[in-house]
Amino acid sequence: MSRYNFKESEARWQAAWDRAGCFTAHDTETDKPKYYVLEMFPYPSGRIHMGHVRNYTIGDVIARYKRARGFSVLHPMGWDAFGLPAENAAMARGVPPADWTRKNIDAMRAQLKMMGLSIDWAREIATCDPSYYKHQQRLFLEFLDHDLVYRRESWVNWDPVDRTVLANEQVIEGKGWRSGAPVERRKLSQWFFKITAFAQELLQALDSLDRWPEKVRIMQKNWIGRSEGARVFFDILGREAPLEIFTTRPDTLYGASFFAISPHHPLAAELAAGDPDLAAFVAECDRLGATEEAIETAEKKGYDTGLKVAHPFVEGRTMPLYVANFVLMEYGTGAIFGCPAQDQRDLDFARKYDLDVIPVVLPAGEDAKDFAIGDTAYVGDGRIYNSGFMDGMSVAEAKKTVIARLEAEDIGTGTVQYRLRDWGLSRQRYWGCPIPILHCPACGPVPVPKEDLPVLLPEDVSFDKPGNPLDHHPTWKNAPCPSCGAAARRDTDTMDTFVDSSWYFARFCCPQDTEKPLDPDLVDRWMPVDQYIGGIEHAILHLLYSRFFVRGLKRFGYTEHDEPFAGLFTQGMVCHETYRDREGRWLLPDEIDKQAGGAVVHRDSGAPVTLGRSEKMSKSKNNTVDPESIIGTYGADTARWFMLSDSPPERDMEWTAAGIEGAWRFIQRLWRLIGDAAPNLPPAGAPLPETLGPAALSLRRTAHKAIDGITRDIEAFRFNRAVAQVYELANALTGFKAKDGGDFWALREAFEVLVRLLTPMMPHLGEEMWRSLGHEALLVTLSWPEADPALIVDETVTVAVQVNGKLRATLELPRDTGEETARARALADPAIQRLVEDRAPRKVIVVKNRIVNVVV
RNA sequence: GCCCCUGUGGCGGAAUUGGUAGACGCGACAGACUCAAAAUCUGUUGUUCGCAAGAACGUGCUGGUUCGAGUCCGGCCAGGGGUACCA
Repeated sequence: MSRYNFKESEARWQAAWDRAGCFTAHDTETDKPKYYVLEMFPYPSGRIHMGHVRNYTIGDVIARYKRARGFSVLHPMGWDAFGLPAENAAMARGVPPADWTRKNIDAMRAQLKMMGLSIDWAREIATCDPSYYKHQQRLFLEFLDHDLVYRRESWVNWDPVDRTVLANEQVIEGKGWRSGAPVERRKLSQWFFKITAFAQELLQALDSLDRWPEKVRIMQKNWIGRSEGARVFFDILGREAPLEIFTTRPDTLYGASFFAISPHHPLAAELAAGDPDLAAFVAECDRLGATEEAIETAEKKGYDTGLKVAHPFVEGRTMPLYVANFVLMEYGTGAIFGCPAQDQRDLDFARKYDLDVIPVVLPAGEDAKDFAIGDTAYVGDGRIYNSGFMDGMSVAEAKKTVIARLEAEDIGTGTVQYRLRDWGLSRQRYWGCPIPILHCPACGPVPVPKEDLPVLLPEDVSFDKPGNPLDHHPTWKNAPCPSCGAAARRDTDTMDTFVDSSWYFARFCCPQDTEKPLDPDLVDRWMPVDQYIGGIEHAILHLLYSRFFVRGLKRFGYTEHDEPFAGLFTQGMVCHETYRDREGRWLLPDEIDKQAGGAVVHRDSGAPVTLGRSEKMSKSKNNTVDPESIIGTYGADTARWFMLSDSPPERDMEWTAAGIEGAWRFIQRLWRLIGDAAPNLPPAGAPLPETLGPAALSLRRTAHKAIDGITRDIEAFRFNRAVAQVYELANALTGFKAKDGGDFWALREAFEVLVRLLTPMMPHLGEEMWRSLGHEALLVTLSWPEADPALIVDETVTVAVQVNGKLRATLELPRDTGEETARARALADPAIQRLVEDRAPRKVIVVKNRIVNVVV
């Protein structure tokens, strides 16, 4: 028996599938239910990594399984091809981003094809292709037409040396990653999608996404962050304009002891103009960085403006107004009042600046006379006191009452506030979809007429000068105003790449349509995506933006659906041990050698190597394993099989050399098993013999239980368990000694079941084994096996017998034995009698087919 | 900081969703085959005590609910993801 030759076999079956057009998605195949499987499309970084292998293996199992279940399947692939890395490569190596990207796409397509994925490659799209982004520009204009895009000023990280805007990840400890110069904050006019217009809808519809992980829905819910509260106007002594604040705790208004505004509040800017110390404080806040994380983890600091705010309900009471580093301009009104007794952050601030702490909520069971706040604010419910007209009310009552009072006096209103902010889409970058807008000195921003699209991204650009190449391109930005004909200039910003990925899934339904972005008939033929698969890191932004975008598409008449993804699965990361040499350099897994005694050394030098814990595969830790080299050494099926083994797909998995070798050995074992058995089997399609011996019957039970179990496991994304059951069936086949015709019949049945169950996971080996069993048809075209219900339940069950909750014996009982009989059998068991002795059981709990617990 | 998730043998993990903890795989050990090795096959393998029968302990820590907790509840600890310009 020769070894399984995966190289020859994998290429041959891939060609056979291709010839037969097995994976073409048919727009007109409407006699079958449709099923749209989609994995998040890759960024074309140059080579696929193990995360891709995991992602696309999972999706391919689902796609192949659903085809076998009789669905008309759409399983496409494309490229998230715009983005920063192409520009970084251009600057580092002088390669034009377009060339770099296209070369990467070609390389990665070839690698993905090696995996034997059941993809309809005719639908391939790349977001950097004008045939894609042309339609995206049109969609942008439709968002604009429907008042879902607007322009306003907002802040960016500015690198004064590179004269460029920096992404948050490019700001390291307040400095530009390339220049090392301290980053400044600048205000630029930018375009925004009005996602907040859908805040309530996006929140509410989460409840309908019952095939999404609960955790993702919770994260989105928290991100949208609906809160009910009040906007209140306060008078600032000696100033005309009142201060507007937002609070979720208007019931604690009597406990207010200070006010704080954001460093970016217009009032802060006005005051800073005449106050150098305040200007310095604002500058210090800016140096913190723009991320929420930096702001929230920084020490809370304030600057007393000297202004006093009047309390609306307490005659003569005034409170200081601070500029504070923890107040966000983007949330609410950029101004708050502080009630230290009932809010921990306010309390910390009050203690630091020695401000009053006036408790206004009395916890149940406390006495108003001696209840005091120490270092912990009281944020729970209770009775309102020290609060004039609200005294004696619950928190909820007080909120209602005070809002009514504020509204009656015309100094505030009850409002709903969302944490969600509008989606800024302008990027001061070259390698992205151009924003189809012209800026005319007379007419202002004017949309490029739809018939003039696409606005092509010029490819003759240079990265020699700092700044955005579009900005200093000699001719590109000059164009006449479509409205008045005057000389205008193009918007030199490009779109956030999240825009590209917010509708690609719909474009896969009609990728060849040159006329319009989307064909409503085809979109509704395939949408929504029935199963979307990708990393948990996209749980909020990408998925929320896509949900927003599809709501826009619905408004413009492109689809009837609100939601892009009916089912979502979030896979875990691929991790690997890390290795460092004595100098602390990270070593590749290929560079080390594990010796028998457990020592780890450098393969070439023999120098000792420190073994680090397992971490996500990354270039920076050098703990990557190259999929192409794995597939070249062991084959695609081995890589796919190991990806699905062991770790549940939603959890992080650990890539190990031992694991991939184990998968390789199993494939060889299957190959030997079928090679040894096949010549002795009855011909394919032989009828079921009239009588079967106990061995044959038992093997049939094992096989049919495997069908039942593996089917459920694939449906539930428990691939690791499906793999375990394939092992169990293979083990049963290994140990089976056929003696008569019935045994051989059962053996053929079990082999056929095994092959058909493993083929979504190892499709090439599946086809090869299917042929060994004497079949001509492509396995990939066959339907999924059905389990015989009579063969999947056992006649007897093992029931555990406990005494006081501890296992003391087991009983073999006929399935569904009655409670009385089970109890009697348990009490009659010698081991139980010995333990119970002559004590009368106080209680006997019987759970049918499971357990008898004797309590003495 | 905030939001979300995860934690079970030497290792990856399983546990019918509150009912026999450790399926299956890896590793290790022992045996068979071999001149030998590799490959393969068979067996053992949570820890401790015991010749054995068996017993005690055991699901990050800690407290609780229950006849019964890996599973439910409270409080911690550790690791990971997100934190709005990485994708």
